[in-house]
Amino acid sequence: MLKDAAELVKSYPRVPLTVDCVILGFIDNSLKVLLIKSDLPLYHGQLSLLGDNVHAEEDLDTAANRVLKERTGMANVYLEQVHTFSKPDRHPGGRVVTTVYASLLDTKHHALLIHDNELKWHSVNQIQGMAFDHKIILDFCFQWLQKRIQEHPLAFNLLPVKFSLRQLQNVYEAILNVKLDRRNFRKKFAAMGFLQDTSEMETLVTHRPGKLYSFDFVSYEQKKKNFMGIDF
Amino acid sequence: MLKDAAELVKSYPRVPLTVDCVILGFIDNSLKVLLIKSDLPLYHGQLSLLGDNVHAEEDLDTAANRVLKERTGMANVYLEQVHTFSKPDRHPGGRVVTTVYASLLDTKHHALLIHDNELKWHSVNQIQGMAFDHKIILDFCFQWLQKRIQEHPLAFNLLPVKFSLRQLQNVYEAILNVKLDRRNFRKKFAAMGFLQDTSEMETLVTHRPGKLYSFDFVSYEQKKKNFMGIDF
DNA sequence: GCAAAAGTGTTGTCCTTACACCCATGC
DNA sequence: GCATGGGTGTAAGGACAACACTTTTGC
Repeated sequence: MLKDAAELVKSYPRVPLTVDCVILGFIDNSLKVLLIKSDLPLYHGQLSLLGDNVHAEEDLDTAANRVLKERTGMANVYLEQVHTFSKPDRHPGGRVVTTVYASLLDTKHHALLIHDNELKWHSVNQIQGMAFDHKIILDFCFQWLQKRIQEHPLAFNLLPVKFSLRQLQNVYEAILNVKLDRRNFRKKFAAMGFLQDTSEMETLVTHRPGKLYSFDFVSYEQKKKNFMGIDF
Repeated sequence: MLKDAAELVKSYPRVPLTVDCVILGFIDNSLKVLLIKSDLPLYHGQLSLLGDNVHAEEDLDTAANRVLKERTGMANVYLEQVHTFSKPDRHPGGRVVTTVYASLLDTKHHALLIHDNELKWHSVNQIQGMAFDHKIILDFCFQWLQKRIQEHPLAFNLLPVKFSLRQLQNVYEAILNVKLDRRNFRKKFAAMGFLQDTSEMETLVTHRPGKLYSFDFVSYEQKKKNFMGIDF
């Protein structure tokens, strides 16, 4: 019976699979994405997401983590599957289906260890052309992030373990493109109860230093709600 | 240069791709899913999602729509990509990567035209074993639906074009597994302003008939908000 | 007239918003 | 001492939750 199953699978057309990582970080109060110059002569000089083909017996999560490691040297980074893109003409070399992962990381904590293909941070809102359909993918991920960051504590993956409330607010303001009231923002997060006071302060600032907090993931996991109400 | 790209793609391992459709409907105040008996002898008698391999130059959305049409006879159904599953051992016949789509439809309006493989509706919360990793996939889609229905007007895809407020409330109560106050529910939807009074009434009910409403998708698209607030 | 569900309003509570003053630090 | 941003409280308005009675229909 296993043979039946194997026969069946053998009859299926086979498709080259890739993963692409949209690696987001936060520098100078703006959202950045790690991009390389494309390997392909066809896209010479154009910017490209960090991607690679999926190995023979590798699952997609593993492949995404591997790509991240190979391209940047970073490990232990927050990664989430976003969407699979499959337009038959999205790759000039023939049909390639790609599953896209978003990676959010603290640029201070995870230093770039590799600089092949001119790997660099680019401001998300200033990117013009990109290779393949990567601009479409990037835009998709940005919208995904805007939605996701409002309902999930993703912002903390973009910040150091210890951060000030101002840094946190900067993340939300930059990503959601809104201005928030500093006092209400503070109250909101205080009420949630997920911020731990580290009893440390900012240093190297030219004004009154703020307290540094850390996010209590454990208590978040325990307290997070289920039914939130119908709202659209 | 196109040759370079084609050479590159040629070097990638190739993987059989499938789509699986989690086709959800609402009957007798409970959420149902359309399942078949598996084709594979190995899974003889076990329930399976509606899936098929992806054709050579077909994109995934197209494949999902095709599967739906082939298996049920239905077209023009709400379909959304949910996730791609890729564990190397998820299929007994060897590696198969599957992209899962959720389909929400009105069981009254879309009659089943095909009954191959004992295609039937099953109550989502009473399903025991399934072929492959399909139970995991179904659970994933159910959680996806619970979240998604609270922030997107998906419920209307499960109902006839004209529906009573009671029917609408039943959808939310069944899917979210909560009891809602009838008066507050009514007020909430009245305040949204997306329900159009059709000036028709329920018929064939053994009690006072309720008004029938339709959902105004156009005004929803115009009015839907962007920034909703940070809430997790 | 009885059963069953539709339709309707009010009140209290909580959450959200708007807004202004003093404080700590670097220069 | 001045510039910069940190830290705090309060009042008004809006959203949400809790709750009971009357109405319409089928039988």
